Amino acid sequence: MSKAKRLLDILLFASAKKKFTAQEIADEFHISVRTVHRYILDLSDMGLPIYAEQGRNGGYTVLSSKMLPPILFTEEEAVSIFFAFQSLRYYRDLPFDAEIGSVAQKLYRSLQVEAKGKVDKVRSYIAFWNPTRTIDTPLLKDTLEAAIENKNIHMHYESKGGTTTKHIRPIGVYAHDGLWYLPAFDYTKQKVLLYRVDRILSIISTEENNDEYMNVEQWFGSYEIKHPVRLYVQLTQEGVRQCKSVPSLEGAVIIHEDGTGTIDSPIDKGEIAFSMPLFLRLGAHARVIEPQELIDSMCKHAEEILKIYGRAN
Amino acid sequence: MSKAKRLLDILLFASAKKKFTAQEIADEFHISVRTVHRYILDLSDMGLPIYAEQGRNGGYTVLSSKMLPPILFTEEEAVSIFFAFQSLRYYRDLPFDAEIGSVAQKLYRSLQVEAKGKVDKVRSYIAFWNPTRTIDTPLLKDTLEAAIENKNIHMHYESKGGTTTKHIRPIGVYAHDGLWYLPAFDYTKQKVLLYRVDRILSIISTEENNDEYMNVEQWFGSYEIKHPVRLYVQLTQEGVRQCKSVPSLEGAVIIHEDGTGTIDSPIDKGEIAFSMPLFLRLGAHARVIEPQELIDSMCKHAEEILKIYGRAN
DNA sequence: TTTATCATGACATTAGTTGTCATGTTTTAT
DNA sequence: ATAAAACATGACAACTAATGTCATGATAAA
Repeated sequence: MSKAKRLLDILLFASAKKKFTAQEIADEFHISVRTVHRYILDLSDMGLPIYAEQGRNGGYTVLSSKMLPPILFTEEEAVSIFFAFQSLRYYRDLPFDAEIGSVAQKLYRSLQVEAKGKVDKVRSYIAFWNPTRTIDTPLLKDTLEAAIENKNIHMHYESKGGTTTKHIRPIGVYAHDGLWYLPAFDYTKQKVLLYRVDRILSIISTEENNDEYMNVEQWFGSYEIKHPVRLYVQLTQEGVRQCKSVPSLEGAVIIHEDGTGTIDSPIDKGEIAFSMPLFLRLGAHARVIEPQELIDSMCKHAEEILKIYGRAN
Repeated sequence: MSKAKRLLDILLFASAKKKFTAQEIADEFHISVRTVHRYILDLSDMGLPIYAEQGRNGGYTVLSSKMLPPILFTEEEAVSIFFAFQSLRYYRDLPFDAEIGSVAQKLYRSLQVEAKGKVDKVRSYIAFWNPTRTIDTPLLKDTLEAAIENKNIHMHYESKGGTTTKHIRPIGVYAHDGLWYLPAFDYTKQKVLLYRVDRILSIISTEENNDEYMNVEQWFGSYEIKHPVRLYVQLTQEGVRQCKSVPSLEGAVIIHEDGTGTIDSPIDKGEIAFSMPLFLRLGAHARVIEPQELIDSMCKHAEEILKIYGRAN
């Protein structure tokens, strides 16, 4: 077996095991201890952060996290990674911030001048715009971690009525329009609710779960309706355009040949309050026919507005 | 010099030069032609797509694009790349689609089982939501290319009034809410306008530019208030909470000791229409005092609502 | 037909790698 | 204090791999 292959095997073995002695490697790969020392010198020269402890109970320790075998990328592939990173640029808080920085550095350094120019151009001529929030989301990383590790959360949360304590089972975390959201099952209210990660004031504790639960992708796909009511709306072209931008309605918009549209879809009763502002904004661009409750709510709101500004009838 | 280093040098030389003879490499690196043949066999075994043409004027040709030297990533760094890719998932049309796929494959294959699990989790528990557009953007790649290469564009464009021909100088391309936009200087109208890439019907021709122009980042930064009007609003606690969630107002909200708040800030006249729906939604939680135009617009809207639903006074 | 290429094999020479042994040093358990 | 378990390093012979030289063949274009 070639030296390169052997070095690679040892690199993988070492970075997986973290702490080991030269003898262990020698036994594992059937080579002499002297050779192991030489190999480790080579790996160290190649940049693997490894250090040795002398004496009894000593041995080698790999500092960094696990390494992948070296990977060959084409220039275009490198550019595509920078392109993807570009899409994260307008987020204020990001997990993997440090890692993304170091990947970018490693790649950029290996590029030839010409390709560096291309990356610079991608960086300055392509953007993924988000509202640049000044809202801090300090608990994003912790929340993500809990979601990924399938852990329940006890947390302090800033609700409409002030600070409350919640006990939830996260489904996942998603970003939209520069904000991070946390769909989760609320044990108190016994249903899935949507939280905003920036409104989480503190995570009190987490607890493991042994069974599998829904993930965000499934959640996006399986919107559960407990108290169905029929939402029936006629839309102008502009109405169609705007409803298409609303996650919960997007799939329900039926577009006619002339560009106008209709929504005729069961929604949960709880969603009425949520969709009211949208139809309020749309005004004549959306004519709600059902449910009556939505119409009443809109009219009440409109009357309130007129009253405040002294135009009440 | 070690064989590995030499092979790497040749890999870089070869993938930069694309076409060459064994003699050229031999001269360049002061090695024998026989060794070059052996090296090329090695590179070919390593997966470099290279082929030879026999006979006079023959030589080697590297098929793929330029290669980067092998890069060592940590597992966490690999995960961060998948995280970034995740943010592109809800876009329908993407440049670098193929490259992103092959990067993902290369990385995923090199991961150990445990890390594969982590990537799978990032993929299923984290999302960057966009309205999943059903609109096709076939010319995205071409438009991007022209923007990156600082080229002017003559194009057929689908405007409100039908198909028109435009002559523009692109500033860049950006994505927002699942759609791609092209801010560009319009030579006919002599000002910067915003185009939608999905409405570009065809690119007729492009022309080089030798001077530098604005890029998207600069353009985002150069937002100026042309017609300032005073926005003066009193907010309840709930009003404060909601205004804090709106990017454009966020910084302008002054919070009082009792939790209520005030907005008193100059905004552009054009923004009135934009902020109307917000204050409409807030109802009694926001009392707009200035500008009158905003109040009128809100009342008009409210009256429209009542009229549509048959509650007009 | 000649020339410029790649392709491959044989073989001596050179360079690099490995194992063995020796000698040190450092740390910890006994 | 001593022994044991670890790393560190050097010397050198034995082994293995890489290289250059030469030879032969194939292919395609001038």
